[in-house]
Amino acid sequence: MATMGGDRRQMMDDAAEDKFPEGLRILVVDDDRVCLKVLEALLRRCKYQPTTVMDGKTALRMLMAGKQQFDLVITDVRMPDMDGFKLLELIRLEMDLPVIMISIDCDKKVVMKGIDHGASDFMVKPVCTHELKNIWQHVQRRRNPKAISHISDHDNDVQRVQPATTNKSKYSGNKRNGGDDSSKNNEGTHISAIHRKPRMTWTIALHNKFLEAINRIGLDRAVPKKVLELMNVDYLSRENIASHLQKYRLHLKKVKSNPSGDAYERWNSSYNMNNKGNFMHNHEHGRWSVSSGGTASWSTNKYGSTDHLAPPMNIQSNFYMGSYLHDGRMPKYVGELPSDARRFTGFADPPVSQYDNIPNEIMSDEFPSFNYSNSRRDIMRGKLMEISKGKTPSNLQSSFANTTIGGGRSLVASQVNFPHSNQLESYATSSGRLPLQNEKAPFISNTTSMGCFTERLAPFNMASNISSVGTMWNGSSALDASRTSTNDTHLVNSERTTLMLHNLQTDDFISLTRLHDGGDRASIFPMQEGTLNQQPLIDHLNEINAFSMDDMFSNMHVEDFTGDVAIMEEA
DNA sequence: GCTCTAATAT
DNA sequence: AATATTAGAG
Repeated sequence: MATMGGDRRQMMDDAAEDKFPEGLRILVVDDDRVCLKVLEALLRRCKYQPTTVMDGKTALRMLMAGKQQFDLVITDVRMPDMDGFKLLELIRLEMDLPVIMISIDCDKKVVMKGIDHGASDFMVKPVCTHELKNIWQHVQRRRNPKAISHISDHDNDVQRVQPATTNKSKYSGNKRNGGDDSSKNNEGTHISAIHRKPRMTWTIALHNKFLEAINRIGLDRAVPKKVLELMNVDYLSRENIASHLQKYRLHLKKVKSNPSGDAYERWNSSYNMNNKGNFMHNHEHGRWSVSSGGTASWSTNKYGSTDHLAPPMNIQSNFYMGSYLHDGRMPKYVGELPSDARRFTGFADPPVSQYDNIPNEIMSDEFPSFNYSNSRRDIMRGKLMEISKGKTPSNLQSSFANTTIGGGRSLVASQVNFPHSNQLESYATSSGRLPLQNEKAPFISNTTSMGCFTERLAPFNMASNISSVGTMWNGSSALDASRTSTNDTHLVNSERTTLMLHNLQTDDFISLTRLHDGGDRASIFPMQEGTLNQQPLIDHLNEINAFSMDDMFSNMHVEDFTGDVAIMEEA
């Protein structure tokens, strides 16, 4: 099929062919206008082709939009909004592009941090022509992987397996940005921002589906291929399943070795061990109990950790309610919550995905059909995956195809726009600190998780809408004595919950959240049952203030966040 | 040549 | 930590 998923990232001007490194397209990011100008001039002097922007967000937008191709990025470290490290991280996640950091700060730690995070180079201001002259080497290096493996080859620790033959994996099909092309890109070609393959995200819904498949097949006989078939989610690959299965088995093993783990541990032996202290209604016990927040349990069933999974009696789907508000108005829309653990560094953290940081306009730019509707997002995810796999995106409708597993329709709660004040509240992280490098959460937050719906699914039928109960949570749990700080206490009170739910059910909720694909299936029943503890707002604010809210939210006011969350991002 | 899975990379 | 890739073996 001649689809060329690969062709997308094509070509660059043949014009520059011979003159490399002349004309190397460099994106320069610095909030300091003067520095920016100076850098620009210097780069020009070196015959490069600089493009300057004053903030990371814009830089990212440009990179992601792909309207312009770049070969290298030079970014200042200290910048409001999104600092160089965050930018670096996001770039690294999404594309293969050398990033050079510059800073006035020559503190070893800072430099180290930059390098450790993948910066190709770190320069101290003021930068001079001399230093810029050879930055093309970083571009060249990417083009020639051997250059790197050579270096490591010197170590007799022949551990690293990065032989030049790498490009010939059996999976050549979905190979990361077609490593073999590199050989043909030879001389004089721009490397340009080559997007990485999108990462798939195991949402709780997907995980549940995965579990369902495993249960049907039987843990022993469950192999990637079978699971894949059963799950019937078009954008998943066997490799995706294999990876997840590996992780799952590892988890089971762990649980098995520690069968006496306390309830807390059990519940949290899930996707995200970081989420603590969230409430979840546990039907099993008929009352509110602590559970891992925003994450799904690995279905450690009530039969304990056995070699074979018993029917999933405790599968829980969690949905959250995102937030950002609009004059205290109600949800502009609701959508499914990418309840994926990685998106939450803590219960109240905004869901973070590589693309969460990218303004919707970018998505819109790239994908005309992209809009805020939740289902739409899921579809886009599928499309992106397909594209990344070199497939011709199937028609959107296919994304809604029912799976063989369940047919029930359901309502999925999720992202809601919240009143402004909530932004702050919801930003406290369970760890009481700002999202760090690894927690990609620069200016993100189109959405903030405000609470969660939990749902219990009937055994063997994840698609059915049985006994589902939703509630907002408040992270402060009396049951969770292990929590170390109060930072994970979130501002979600029952009144709001009520209000939200009310609106959800009377507004666009239904029409917007009906999912038929591998998406989450759940019906929501607003319940006041758990009037979780309510810590005074002021407490929360105080805690939050300690985190330098400016950094975290400076962006939130820039535009109207939609609360949409892209799950996958393209490569 | 395809699949699985442990090991490793990112 | 979560996913992706690779290496080897079947």
